Amino acid sequence: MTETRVERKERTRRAILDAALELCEGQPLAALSLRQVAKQVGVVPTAFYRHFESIDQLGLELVDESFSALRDLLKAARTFDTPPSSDRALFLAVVDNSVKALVSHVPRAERHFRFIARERLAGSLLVREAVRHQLELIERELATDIARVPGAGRWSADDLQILANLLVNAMLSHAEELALANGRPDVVRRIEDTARRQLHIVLIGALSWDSSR
Amino acid sequence: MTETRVERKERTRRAILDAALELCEGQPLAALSLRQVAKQVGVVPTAFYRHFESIDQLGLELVDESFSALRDLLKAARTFDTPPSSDRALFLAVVDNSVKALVSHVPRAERHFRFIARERLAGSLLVREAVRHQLELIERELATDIARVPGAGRWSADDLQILANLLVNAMLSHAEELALANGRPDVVRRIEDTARRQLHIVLIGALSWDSSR
DNA sequence: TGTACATCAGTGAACGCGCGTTCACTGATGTAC
DNA sequence: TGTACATCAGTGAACGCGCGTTCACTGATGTAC
Repeated sequence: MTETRVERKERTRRAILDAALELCEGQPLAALSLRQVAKQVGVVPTAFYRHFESIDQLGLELVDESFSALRDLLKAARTFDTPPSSDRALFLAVVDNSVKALVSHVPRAERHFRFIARERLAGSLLVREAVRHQLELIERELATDIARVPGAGRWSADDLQILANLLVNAMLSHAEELALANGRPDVVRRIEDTARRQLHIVLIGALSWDSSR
Repeated sequence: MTETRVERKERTRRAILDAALELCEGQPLAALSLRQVAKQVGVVPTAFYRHFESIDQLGLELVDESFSALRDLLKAARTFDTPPSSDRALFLAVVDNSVKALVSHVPRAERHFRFIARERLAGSLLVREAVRHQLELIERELATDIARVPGAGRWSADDLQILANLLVNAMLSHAEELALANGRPDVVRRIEDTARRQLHIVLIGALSWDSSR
């Protein structure tokens, strides 16, 4: 016996998740049928029910996976190889690190990032709310993270939240563009450049901002 | 005779567009069926073909309508009741005017704004590309408009484009939030405040930015 | 190690349903004279 | 103004198809002894 029953089941489950993610490129998850997914996996339609209650439940699983990828990206963005020695260096390192994390992580989980961007607005009620909830958590995490940037002392909690919202929206938009770029080096470079300049502009603006104005 | 044949036809056509727009709240256009739309309008399914070739063609019509609403918003944002007397006053007027235009125009065409946000990522290939094309045009228009803001001389064409992209993305995100708010005054006020602060931060950042850095 | 039984991932037939699209039609509105 | 004909928005029956879901099943894997 080369594979236990449990292993085999997990493999099929994985195949269903992958098939769903692939098939819903270019269309919302809710638009695809259980039969299409089963066909892609190579099992009979009814076998689907051994693993998921419905396409919607499968969707919630994909939301979790996708946000795990997004958190990996954000984690990479705030991990520095060499700790910056000055405030100015930290500022530049934040921009550079974030953009590098974006460009290196999106290709690893391209379909997951597109999934988030798409289902956030077009998913079924259940999936849409799961995505919105996770995005809120991400924004809150990012806000507490930004609070440590030098010069952040003047910002109110509200302003941090608002800044985080601006950054997350911009980042998602770039991730979507990157996923569409399909790895073409010239397009990737252009997006990278856009992301860097936008982040730079926003951070400069934020640093000149004073909550108590 | 109170209504000509042409008028009656136009009325049905309008009813089909409205029905589609209403039914695809909370789901992508491609997910709704011609029969659902016909039922909502109160005609037999086959009557649909007297007005549109397919749901996709109807979608392209809705894209045009939606962007007409978006252009109205942007036009309002750059129309000033009293011309600002100084650069500083112009700066503040731009922020204030833009946010006011956002809050006053989105409720007039709520469903159209949500339509754009949704179909941009989740529409059929045809509809998605139409939306992306229109958004590019909007960004280009905005870029030439920003070029007139005092202090914009230092920005390259590239940077203007990038700034416009950042602003359009943020604005669409707020429009979507506003449409979700369903007119609740406290939520509207919070979004208005977020939009104002984000726009302020971005413009301050942009003004401190120098393309030739 | 061998046997008897339990588990359960995947099968395959069957169901009723809503779908897009075809087609020939109806009857009110419009036009030519 | 009246008549005869044309137009065409909307009708209604019919079609084949893919859908989600039910059910009883099979047979390889796993377990108890």
